[in-house]
Amino acid sequence: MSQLDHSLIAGLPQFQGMTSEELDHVLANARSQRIAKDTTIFEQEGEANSFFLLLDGHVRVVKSTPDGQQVIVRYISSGELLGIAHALGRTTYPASAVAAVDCVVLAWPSRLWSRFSAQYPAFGVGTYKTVGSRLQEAHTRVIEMSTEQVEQRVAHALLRLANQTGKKTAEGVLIDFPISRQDIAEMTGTTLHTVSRLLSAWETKGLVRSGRQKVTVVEPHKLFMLAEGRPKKD
Amino acid sequence: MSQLDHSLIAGLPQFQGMTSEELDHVLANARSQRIAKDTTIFEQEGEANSFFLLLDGHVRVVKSTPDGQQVIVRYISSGELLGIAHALGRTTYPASAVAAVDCVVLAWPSRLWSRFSAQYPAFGVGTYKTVGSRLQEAHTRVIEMSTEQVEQRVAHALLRLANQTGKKTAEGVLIDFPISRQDIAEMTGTTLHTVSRLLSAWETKGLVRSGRQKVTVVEPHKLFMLAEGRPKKD
DNA sequence: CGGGGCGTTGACAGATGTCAACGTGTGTGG
DNA sequence: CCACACACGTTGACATCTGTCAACGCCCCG
Repeated sequence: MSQLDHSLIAGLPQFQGMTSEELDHVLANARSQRIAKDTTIFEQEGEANSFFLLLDGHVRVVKSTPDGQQVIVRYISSGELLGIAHALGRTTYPASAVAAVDCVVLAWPSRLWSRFSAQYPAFGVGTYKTVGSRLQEAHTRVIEMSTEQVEQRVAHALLRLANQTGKKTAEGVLIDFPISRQDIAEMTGTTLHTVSRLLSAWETKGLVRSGRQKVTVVEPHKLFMLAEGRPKKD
Repeated sequence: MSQLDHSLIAGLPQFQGMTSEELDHVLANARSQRIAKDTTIFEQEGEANSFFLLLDGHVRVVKSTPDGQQVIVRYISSGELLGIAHALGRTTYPASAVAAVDCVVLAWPSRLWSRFSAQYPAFGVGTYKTVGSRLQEAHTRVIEMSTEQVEQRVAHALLRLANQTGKKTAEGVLIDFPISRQDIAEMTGTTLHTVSRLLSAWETKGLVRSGRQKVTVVEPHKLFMLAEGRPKKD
């Protein structure tokens, strides 16, 4: 395994304040791994042998119900940790992770989790902060699912994706990984049919432009209005 | 302020492994407080000046949307921490907490949070474990909201309440604090009308007995069947 | 060039919210 | 101690959102 460079992780909150030697030590225990698009990184219920840092790409975290329905829990962007089952006190992964595009990850054996947390304060603090903010996200989502109609939920979901991973283009903000109607449906608790109808309607109104596995938000502000209030007509 | 007894907190995971002096120190900084039924313990968006341990009673944690709709995030039972905004890296409470019955709580100033975590390993570990398991609960709820019909969600919610706070009676398992149709609706993202209809139907089938602010699960197993599978008729 | 994955659209049905009216029992104040 | 008001619960009628079923078109990629 070739030596990995500090710059890969030096800027991330979890590794803040580490000396050069400490970064070396952390990286010496990591293995870097290329993940082809649509490959599973880890599987729900599988033994949580490793935890990961996404260096490049986008990863879809998916939970499946016993009867086979899938729900997309979140998308992970580069620089984020994933597979942190041990931070939740689990020994198996609570969900599956699939590369949405070709990805590069660093992987550490899970037993290093507690060592890192104990040894490097920033690591412990940073990751628990991550868990905390994911808890808040999850609650936000529960609130949305409880109080909003499908149209508002889909609008919110698109706006979040655009903010987190959006890429400015001439037409607007492009969600920069392939995403299907089915994917959006699994994020918002609806069906691909309803998502398709909504996107078509929005396209007519000029709010978005979308095509095969591709969505661009053209009018974020107007979409936000839709996501929030409930203007009957327009 | 009278001296508080070790036995109040000695058994809880967060205070495991502390010496008698340490427990004294922790309790010396706490103030114990009676909370009358329906009183607000802390308010959403309010400054998180304190964190709490529920010694006795039941507390409803509620989030309100800007337009006034409410969602019950969870019920807290005795022995659990609440108001742990600082564990999430927040300085304001993300939700409101209301006493569902007369309660007793211990309250500590929030600035002691980081001191306790640093000083008492079990406290830090225990509370992060709490956050972790709440994250998993929240995800479970997202999955349910995404994939289940209202009837299944309400059944699941009742079963959870019965498990967490149920009291065995001659008729079955009684949820041992006052809970209205409206409350159940706010837990499951539906309306009091639908909940009322469901409970009436279940009562006819002998699965539950319910009355004013009171629900008893008579046939947990059959209710579970309903919550899981989707038997068309019966 | 062809097949399969993705997307679109219409018709329809069913679950659940909305609106409205009416019980009922619990607690309070006279 | 009784009466009454109000919170909580029930139920029907109806509207509507959104899922289901079905058919079809269009690209991409092999």
